[in-house]
Amino acid sequence: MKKAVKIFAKYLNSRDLKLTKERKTVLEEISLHTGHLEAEDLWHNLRKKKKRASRATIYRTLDLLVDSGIVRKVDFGHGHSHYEQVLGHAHHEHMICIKCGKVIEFPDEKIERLIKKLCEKSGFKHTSHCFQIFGYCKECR
Amino acid sequence: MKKAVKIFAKYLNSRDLKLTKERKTVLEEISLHTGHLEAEDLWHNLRKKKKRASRATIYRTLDLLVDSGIVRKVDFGHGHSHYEQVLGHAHHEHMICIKCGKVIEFPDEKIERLIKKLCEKSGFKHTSHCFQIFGYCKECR
DNA sequence: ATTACAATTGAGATTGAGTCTCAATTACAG
DNA sequence: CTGTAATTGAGACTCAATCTCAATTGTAAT
Repeated sequence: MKKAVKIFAKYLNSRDLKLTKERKTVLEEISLHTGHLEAEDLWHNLRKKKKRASRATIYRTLDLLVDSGIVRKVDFGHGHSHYEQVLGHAHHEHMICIKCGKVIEFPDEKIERLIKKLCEKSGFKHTSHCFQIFGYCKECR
Repeated sequence: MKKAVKIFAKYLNSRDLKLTKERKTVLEEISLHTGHLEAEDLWHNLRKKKKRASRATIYRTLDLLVDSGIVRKVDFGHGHSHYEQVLGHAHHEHMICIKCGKVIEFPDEKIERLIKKLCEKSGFKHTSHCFQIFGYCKECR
C-alpha cells in the first residue's frame, strides 16, 4: 500500500513536517495488518524486526496518521486505544463481545446518514465519531 | 429520587451485596446532578460535605451503579470517564465540541432501532453501546 | 441483643497508557 | 554542502483507575 505513504508525505509536507524513517516504518508496519492493533503491538513488532522506534515516536506518529485520515483510532473499552487502517477498508463500525473479546465489523452507511442529519439540525460540524455496540456474540450469549 | 435507592437496594440484595452508607451517599450525590459528572467531582463534592468516601469506594460504587442500570458511563474523549443518571432522563446520545468542550444531547430512538436490527442480523445480544459525535459546535466552527 | 462472618472500606501503593523533557540527531530547502 | 528547524529516544512523569490488606460494618441466624 504505497498510496498511504504518498498521502502521508503530502500531509506532512503541507504542515512542514518531515517524512522520517521512523514515521515510514510505523506506517509500513500498520499497513501489514488488515485488522486492529495497539500501540504496544506496534512497539513489539518493530522491536522484533530491529526496526526500532520509541514509544514516544509511535504515539506521536499515530496521532499524525489519525489526523491525516490514514488511520482511525477506536476504543474497544479495554482501557487503551486500538488503531486500524482506513485506506482500502470499507467504512464500518464495531460490535465487541464482552466475553470472548471478538470484534465484529458492520457497515455504517446508515449511521453516516444519521450523523449528517443530526449535525445539520444543530449546526454542528462533524469531524469524527465513535459507535460501538457491546454485548455477547452468537457463541457466547 | 428515592426510586433509585430502592432499585439499587434490590440490585445489591440480589447479589448478596450490602447497601452501606457510603454507597447510599454516592448515589445521593449523583442524584443531585442532572448532568454529567466525573469520579473526581464526586470525591470533591462529598469531601466538602464531610460525607467522605474514598476514591476506591467511589469507583467501586460507580461500577455497581452502572451495572444496575441506574447510571451510565460515557466517554467524552477527555481521557477519563463521565457518569450520568439514566433514571428520569430521556435516552440520548452526545455531541462533543472539540474546541469549547460543550456537550449537546440528542434523542436516540433511531439509533436504538438501528442497533436492534444490527444485532438481530448477527445474533448479537446487546448490553450497552456508545455513540458520540465529535466536531465543532455552531459557535466554534 | 449478641454473635459470627462475609462483605466493605480506606490509605496509600501500584499499574499502565500516554505524555513530556531535552540533548543529540536528522531531513531537507536553498 | 550547509544551516536550521524538526525529530528522536530514554526515561522521568502524569493521572485515572485498580489493588492490597488490616480494620470495620451490615445482616442473617441464634
